[in-house]
Amino acid sequence: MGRSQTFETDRVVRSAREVFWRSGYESASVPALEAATGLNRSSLYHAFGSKRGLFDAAVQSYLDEVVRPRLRPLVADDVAPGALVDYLTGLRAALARADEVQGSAGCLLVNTCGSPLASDDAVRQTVADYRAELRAAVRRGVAAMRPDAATSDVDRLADVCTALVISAFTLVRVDPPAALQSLDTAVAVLAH
Amino acid sequence: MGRSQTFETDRVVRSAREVFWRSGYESASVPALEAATGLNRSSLYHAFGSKRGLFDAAVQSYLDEVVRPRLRPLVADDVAPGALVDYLTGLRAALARADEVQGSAGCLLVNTCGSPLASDDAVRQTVADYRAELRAAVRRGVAAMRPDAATSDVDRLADVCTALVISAFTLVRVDPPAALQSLDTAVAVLAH
DNA sequence: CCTGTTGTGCAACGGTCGTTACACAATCTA
DNA sequence: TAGATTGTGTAACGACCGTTGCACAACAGG
Repeated sequence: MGRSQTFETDRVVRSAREVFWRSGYESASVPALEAATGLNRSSLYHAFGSKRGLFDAAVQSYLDEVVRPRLRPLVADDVAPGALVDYLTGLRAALARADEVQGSAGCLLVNTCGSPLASDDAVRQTVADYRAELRAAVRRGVAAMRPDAATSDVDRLADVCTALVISAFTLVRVDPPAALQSLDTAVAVLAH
Repeated sequence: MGRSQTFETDRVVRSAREVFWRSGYESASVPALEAATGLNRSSLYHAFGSKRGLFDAAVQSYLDEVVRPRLRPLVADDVAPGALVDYLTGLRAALARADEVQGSAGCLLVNTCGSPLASDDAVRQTVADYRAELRAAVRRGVAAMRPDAATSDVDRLADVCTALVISAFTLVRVDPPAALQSLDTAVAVLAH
């Protein structure tokens, strides 16, 4: 079968993900990706085909290792009443850490919304799916918190909460206090 | 005094603004700016110093000609009770028009949040100020609608409304129905 | 061991980026 | 009108972009 590769794909994708996350797709240069992954362009292109291919792998990795683990308690078979507030406070803590990726760069997928890459149909679909997944998870959290609420109220609360989360992701790079405030408001709305 | 310029600065800035709005700062190429404005690079650089200088002028133009006219009823001396709902429905109508800039590109400033330009302190400040201006206007709208509400409730409603608007701007490029839904939710929250 | 296949390193590709130098045209003041 | 000053056009700059070809190294199967 020939020579076997000397690197772990997951580790490489994770490193590249960090670069895309911080810089955005367009501004993540191939030299920067080489430096972060420790691989030569030759190996990157051989393994992922193109910069875009590496980005797609990074997005999948982001969904699997960053987004979904945090949403897990909200998509479990039975959702705890406080699961949504836990999610919001956990996210708040993550966004407050300016030294970590999430705190300084927000959300990889939300960031691509304003990028030229948002013209790509596949990327659009991915981000739209991500939003729907987030919205569905939040809705389950609301329902668990308010078992007796009317469906329309649950939906409205879910929409509000989801928007507050997306707004926090959007703002965190530019106005961190406003982003945290957004999540605090989500908790306040739920407590009310 | 020397030769006088043959173009109207406002018109040129407006054309450039459209390009930055649609493409984002990084992907708005100088040739594209030349084509849109009808000016040679030489004239652009002479008048604005750099691509960044032209962008700054475009942002000011955006604030003065796009953002503030729409917010005007909310920052007037006396605010009508329905001013905020009018703002939201007007914005909804604008975002629904996919053939217009606003409908297909959202908000010039929100779009820069995810861009590498968001690392620039001046840009960060501009966007943060914009958000604060929007938030203050929305708050006045809420207060006019609910004259007897407690301050904390007005603040919370303002935060929710502002986040729903920002979320709509963020999403409109990727998931237009979700963006419109976000604004509908804002109206619903206020009606409740 | 030999052969075929696959991963890695080096170097260069054509293209585009934002910016600038310089010559010329045009319009001001004196 | 003379001269200084300012706007416009042409052409090129060096730097960087993502991508590719090619030679070589390493491991698979027989």
